[in-house]
Amino acid sequence: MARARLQDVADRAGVSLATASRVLNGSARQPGPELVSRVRAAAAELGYVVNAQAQALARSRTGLLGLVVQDISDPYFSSIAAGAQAAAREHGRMVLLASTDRDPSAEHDAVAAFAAHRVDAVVVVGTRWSAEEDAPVAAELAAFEASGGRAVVVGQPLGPAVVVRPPNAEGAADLATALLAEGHRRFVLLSAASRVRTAQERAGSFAEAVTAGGGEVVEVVEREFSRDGGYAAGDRVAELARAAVADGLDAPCVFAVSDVMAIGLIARLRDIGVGVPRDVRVAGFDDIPTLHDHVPAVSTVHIPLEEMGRLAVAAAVSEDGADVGASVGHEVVLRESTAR
Amino acid sequence: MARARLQDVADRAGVSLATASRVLNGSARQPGPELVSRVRAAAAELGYVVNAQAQALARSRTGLLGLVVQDISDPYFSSIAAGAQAAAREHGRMVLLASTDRDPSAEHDAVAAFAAHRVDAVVVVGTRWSAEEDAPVAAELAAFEASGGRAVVVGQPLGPAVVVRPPNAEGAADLATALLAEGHRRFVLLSAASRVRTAQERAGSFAEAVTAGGGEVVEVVEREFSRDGGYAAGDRVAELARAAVADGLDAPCVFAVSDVMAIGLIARLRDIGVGVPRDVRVAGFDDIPTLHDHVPAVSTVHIPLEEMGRLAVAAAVSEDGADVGASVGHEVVLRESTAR
DNA sequence: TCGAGGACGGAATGCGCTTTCCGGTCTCAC
DNA sequence: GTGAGACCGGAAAGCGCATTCCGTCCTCGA
Repeated sequence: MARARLQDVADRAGVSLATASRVLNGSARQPGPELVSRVRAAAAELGYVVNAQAQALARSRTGLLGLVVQDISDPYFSSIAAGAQAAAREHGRMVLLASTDRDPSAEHDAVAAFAAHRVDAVVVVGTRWSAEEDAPVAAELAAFEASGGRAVVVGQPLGPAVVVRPPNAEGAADLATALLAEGHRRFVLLSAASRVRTAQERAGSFAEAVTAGGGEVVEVVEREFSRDGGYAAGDRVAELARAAVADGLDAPCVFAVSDVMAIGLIARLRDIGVGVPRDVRVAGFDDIPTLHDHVPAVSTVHIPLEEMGRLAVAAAVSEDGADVGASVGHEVVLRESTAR
Repeated sequence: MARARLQDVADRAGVSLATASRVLNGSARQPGPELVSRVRAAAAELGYVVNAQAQALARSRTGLLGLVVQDISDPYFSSIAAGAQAAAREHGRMVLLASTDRDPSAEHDAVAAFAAHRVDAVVVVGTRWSAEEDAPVAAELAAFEASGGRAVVVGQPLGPAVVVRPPNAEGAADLATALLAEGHRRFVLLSAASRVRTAQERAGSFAEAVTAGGGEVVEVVEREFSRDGGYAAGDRVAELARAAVADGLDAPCVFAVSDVMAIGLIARLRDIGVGVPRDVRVAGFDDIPTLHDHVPAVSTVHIPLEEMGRLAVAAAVSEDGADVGASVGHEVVLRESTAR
């Protein structure tokens, strides 16, 4: 039992294919009321469902939106995806999803697959990598735009894509300032490899503001940009805390460049009996939903993740493009984990 | 600058459209090596990208998989989605995503939209609702299957869909048994409205096992099936705890039918100074990733969420269908939150 | 009353690709 | 040497729909 085609509807209604099409699929030109109702009735009786593939081929627009994230199970990305999905629905677009497992080359594959499916636009979410690693996907996006698609990136610039920029530098600087104001002076940076641009932006800006404000970055620890990376940093951070005690210094304040790293770090510290904020102070970045119920409550920079997803989709579906307010706010949130 | 078409490739290679198609798009019949290389070269020079829409129309298979979840930003769903996405990638399928915001009627819309896009299969993830609320989407799925698609549901049966069933009853019963073995006797159920089938399955099975094991369910609290629902239950649970103290009874053990509810509950209890597990014991269900770093560590039933996503996709893409091992394991995990 | 212009339905073309035929060549067994 | 059969490339017929173009009829103004 195959799906009814538009031709079947037209036959049943005793009209031409063209008329049926005009009635059912939002044409500017509407046939007379009598025919309209006949066609609608026939469609209902046959349970007609338009074939979006055929429609896309004929119209050369698919109404599809490609969304590339680095890990859909990570709350950072799933929050952005939720916003993007909701916005897409409001704009009558469907979302094609790809999750790359943080592999830059998988990003390229995903964009290529989206291009094959002739998505109207593609949104790439997540940190950029080194120029070399970004090159293939940048080229792919350039080709995609050249053939009429629109590219949007949430993160750092990539090829010709419109950028929705998380306030990494501003947020990190404000966080540093706030922590300095609280009296912290000795900081540890928990960052990621230099190819992870988001980590670099946050760590760099934080360090700069710390120095400018009279504080000191006593060490930079680089680990994987993930919860487990934070966890892996725990032992080194504990050493630093012990050294501080031995030298009669204030407990160090760790700035983890993402909340998930901060959470991992705190987990390890707890495992080995290092108290937060007693022995070490910890701050993160993003204010992921998970954080709301974390103990201790973690100081961080709030970023409107869902809104960023919405903004990206708005830019992706807008006719002219660049006119979306592609900048978002942020807010430093000091909580228990950095209490002195 | 429009995309090159297959015809352009064929012209450039000096072969027919048919030959170019056979070379580039995985036909069983491969032309001679000379032509193959000519076609490949031409395609590379032109930057040819197949038009998946046209391919789908001609083949009447899209290679698309529709995934319906109730909230992509909820770790339960995003974990399942991650597994589904990974499996889809391995099977060479693309994922169309819809997030319904827990609205049954939005599920219907999503499935209808997927049907319009002629997805090869659709996977619906999440609790079923009342029969009345499920009816529209069930009918939609029936029509979808009748026209050659495959439907899979992760949760409870729905229309003709293949079911990947979370071990709700078994897990809840085992959890009850384990808690009884730990010496707990007085239980409170934190559940959701009866239309939420997952909550009912878990709560019902738990209560049964408790009674059978000589324990007692002293109260059933029904709230929204979410973190905020758990939070909202905090005050009532606190009252029950105080009453227990007043009566000289053991602190009650709350079984929250999902981890997110448990987390919300614990958050509220903390806010009002009720200790877990000191004054109230709390257990959840699912073992969402978030839980790993929660304080106190929460007792729960581990469910292989990613694997369920993978299984669902496996069922969706398999030729014959029902032969996937559509049942998954579970494991009771007792942690600090239920310590006596 | 007559002609111009507009509204309206339908035939036909094409979107880009797959796949079935079809005719021609080549190979091999007898 | 010859016929059967395998193999191979290409022509052409769709897949389901949007849309242009065309012919007809109706309306309205002069």
